[in-house]
Amino acid sequence: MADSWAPVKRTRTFEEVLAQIERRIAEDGLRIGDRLPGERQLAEQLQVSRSSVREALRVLETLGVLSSQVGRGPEAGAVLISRPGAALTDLLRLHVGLDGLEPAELIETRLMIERFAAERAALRGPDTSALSEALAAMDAASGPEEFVEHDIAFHCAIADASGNRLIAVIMRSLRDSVRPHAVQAVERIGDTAGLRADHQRILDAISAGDPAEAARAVTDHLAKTYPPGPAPA
Amino acid sequence: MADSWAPVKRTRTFEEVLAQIERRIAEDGLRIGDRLPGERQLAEQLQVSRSSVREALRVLETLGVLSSQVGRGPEAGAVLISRPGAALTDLLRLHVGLDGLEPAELIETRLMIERFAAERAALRGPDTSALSEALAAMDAASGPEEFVEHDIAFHCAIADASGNRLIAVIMRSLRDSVRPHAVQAVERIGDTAGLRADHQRILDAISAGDPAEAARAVTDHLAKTYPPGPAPA
DNA sequence: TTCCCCTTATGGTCTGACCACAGTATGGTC
DNA sequence: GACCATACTGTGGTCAGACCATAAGGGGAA
Repeated sequence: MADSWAPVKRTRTFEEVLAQIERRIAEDGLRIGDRLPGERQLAEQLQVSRSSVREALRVLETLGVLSSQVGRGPEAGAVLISRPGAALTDLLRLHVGLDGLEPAELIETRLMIERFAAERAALRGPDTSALSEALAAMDAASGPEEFVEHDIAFHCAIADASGNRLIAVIMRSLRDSVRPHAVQAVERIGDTAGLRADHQRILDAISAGDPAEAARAVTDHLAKTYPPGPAPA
Repeated sequence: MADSWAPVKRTRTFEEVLAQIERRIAEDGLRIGDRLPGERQLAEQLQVSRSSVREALRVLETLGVLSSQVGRGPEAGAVLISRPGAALTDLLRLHVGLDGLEPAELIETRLMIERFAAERAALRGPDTSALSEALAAMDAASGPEEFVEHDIAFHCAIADASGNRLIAVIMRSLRDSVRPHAVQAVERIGDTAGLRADHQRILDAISAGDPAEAARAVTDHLAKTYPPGPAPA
């Protein structure tokens, strides 16, 4: 018989703790803002060491569903949250750093998201004040760094306007991950007047409720910012 | 003076360890497959306890860039990897469980990805054997569970065919997260002949290299599977 | 040469202790 | 009675040291 025998998955203690905590969240109907028992109490309940509990809590914190606060009182302890942003940003940064993902893949994903978000934003037609403010801030920017800062705000506002939080959070993580590339791109282009016109065109299309034009405007803008072919190192 | 004073971010030891490890990965040019020093050695080098090192490693493992193996030899120890899939799946599942994300947002994101991936796949025109195989497996499925299994394979194959690993991994995590909903949808529809026709249409469009038709086919298919309006509980 | 056992290095777990922090209770002062 | 400084207590954060299970490698015996 071949050695195709055992799935016998080695289950580490902290993984079991993780599963138990997730089960309790579901069964007890715990919500954002609720608190988990203390580390010592949790360890005693589950009959494991505090180390294992801590490793499980660290995982949950890494995934953005838990926040640990020291001290005492209603604010202290492990509080359930839902902030996937940092987790996604860290994930993308680390995998790009290990060449597990190419920057080109992130940029293409960004194009996909932004085109979709612009369409949705034009259809929903929510207030475009965040977009206008970011545009004005870009005009007042004194350098590439600051310009990119508000550029990110502009494009993330588009994603926010899509009304889809998952798309918005992916968008923000993507932008945070490729921020250095964006700064390089702005420095390479130099003149930001063209970018301003692009942004204005996007804003106008969304304000006018024209999804097709919004998608085209975004596509043209990104094609200009990240030209295909001679990819920068 | 207001209390707008100090960000004074409390930096925990394991976070410092995390930063050091990430710095070493960048500076030493560590690649996928390379090994980190042992936990004890790392603790001594950084002058921290082994617990803090372990918590940092646990974070890296959670983010899918590290795999720990016990024992001895070239395979043992902490090996750098790049498998963001599990991390993304866990992230989505937990946040949905906490109502930090709505299933509708995941489904909409899936529509966005799949439409884009189908377009890209039609443009690239790689081999469609994976799609055909999944289609055949769906025909041979004996129940909703098995049908959904191969349905996931089919749609993930589309994402793979886009040539973008980030899009592919997001796609797979999304499908894994909404698997129960998909099973419910199949059971609600009952007859899978219509779904088969949809899939065949998508496959044909991709094979024919018609991106617009591929996008339309995907959009129609998903609109049928997840009808708007009376959202299931 | 072959096989078995011992060594060794690794991650996994546990225990118990101490620290830093931040509410809370206490008690004294005005 | 109101107010403020102090001590107390419970929380997460960190550490040191021990032991276990695992799996490769080495060495001795058949």
